[in-house]
Amino acid sequence: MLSDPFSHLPTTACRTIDMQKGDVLFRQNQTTSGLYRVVFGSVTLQRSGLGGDTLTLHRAVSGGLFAEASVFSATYHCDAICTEAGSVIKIEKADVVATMQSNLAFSEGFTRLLAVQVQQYRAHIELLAIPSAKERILAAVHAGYFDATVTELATRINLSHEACYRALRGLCDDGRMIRVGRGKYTLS
Amino acid sequence: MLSDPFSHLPTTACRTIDMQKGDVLFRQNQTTSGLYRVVFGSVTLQRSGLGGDTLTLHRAVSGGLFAEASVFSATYHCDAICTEAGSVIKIEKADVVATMQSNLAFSEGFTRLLAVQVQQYRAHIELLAIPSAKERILAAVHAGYFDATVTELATRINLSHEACYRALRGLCDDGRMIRVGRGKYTLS
DNA sequence: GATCTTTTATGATCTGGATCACATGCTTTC
DNA sequence: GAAAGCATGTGATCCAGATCATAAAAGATC
Repeated sequence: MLSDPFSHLPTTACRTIDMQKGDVLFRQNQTTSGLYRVVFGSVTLQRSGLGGDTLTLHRAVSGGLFAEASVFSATYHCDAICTEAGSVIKIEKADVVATMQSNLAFSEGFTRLLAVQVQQYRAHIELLAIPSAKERILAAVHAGYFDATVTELATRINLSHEACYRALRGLCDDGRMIRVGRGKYTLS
Repeated sequence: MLSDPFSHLPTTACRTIDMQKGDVLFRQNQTTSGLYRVVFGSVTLQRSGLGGDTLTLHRAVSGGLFAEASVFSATYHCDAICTEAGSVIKIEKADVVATMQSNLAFSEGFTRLLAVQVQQYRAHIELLAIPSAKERILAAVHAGYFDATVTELATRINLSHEACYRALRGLCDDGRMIRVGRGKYTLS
């Protein structure tokens, strides 16, 4: 049921790539060559607006996939940048396309992956519609978004980092969260 | 390439349903039974928060699909409500699953559909990150979101309808948009 | 270990959008 | 055609979060 669909790919389809913090795996508008799985470390998918402001679309950690939709797109739609050193497995687009056409189990597994993504994005859009900063943060923490820095969380949920720190403190004052250390908070 | 993957389904998989404005096609948390295509009229997918506020996740018009991801989910994640009378074709989940396992062309077409959705949602999240109401509306108009009422647009892009009207007027004052009638605006 | 960068954190100020209030016109319905 | 309901506006007020400024601590770099 939840077995890894990528086990159906030929071994030549995958290539391990080591990465250092700040490394760019691909950039917006580049021709797509494949999708990726994080082995360890972390990668953020981001787009830079016309100003210098960056928007985090997704953050992939160990075991996570990213750029799945690139298989059906000519160019990447965002930048992929390493935020914690580690390694990723690159899966060649051509192999994915070929295997999809020859292997039903792979095809179904890959489709399921995309369906899950669709639901995650819908949930994210719903989260972004929460007007209050405190409630939005609480929802984000419940959804497991707060797995890195406060600053990173802030960019993901459309808040300034100042507002994010303040709201976190407010939640602690309310007794709804607990500060367990510098930059570390948990649900109470 | 862009041919309709659903042409591969058995004829018994589809059923036409007429709908009146306000009709509920399904509700959040109901067991999923299939996905839908709009023949004519329109349907909005929305979630109601704990308060009375509703959030529009998607709006499907003629030719549009909705609830695709339901094929991989046990329950619907939002309400589907008719906003303009018309008809929809309901496609049975069981038939989709069966056809996916027996027909590669269908499977690939369906997967591509989901991939497109993923990219659309990503673009939407990016749009929601635009801080200024005027710029956000402009981006939404460019993306073709403004196909119904101003009120509907407002809920889709996380603005109050008042702010939306005011920003539209501001854009007209700037000469970046033109008011062509009551509730009708176009890019200049 | 000195320097640089990033994250954490808080305070002060300002503003854009939410909210409240209200009027009008267009549809729909009975 | 009267009444109800909804979309379209606009004006007044208020406040939450953006922005600017500053500082300390941690981590990276040399």
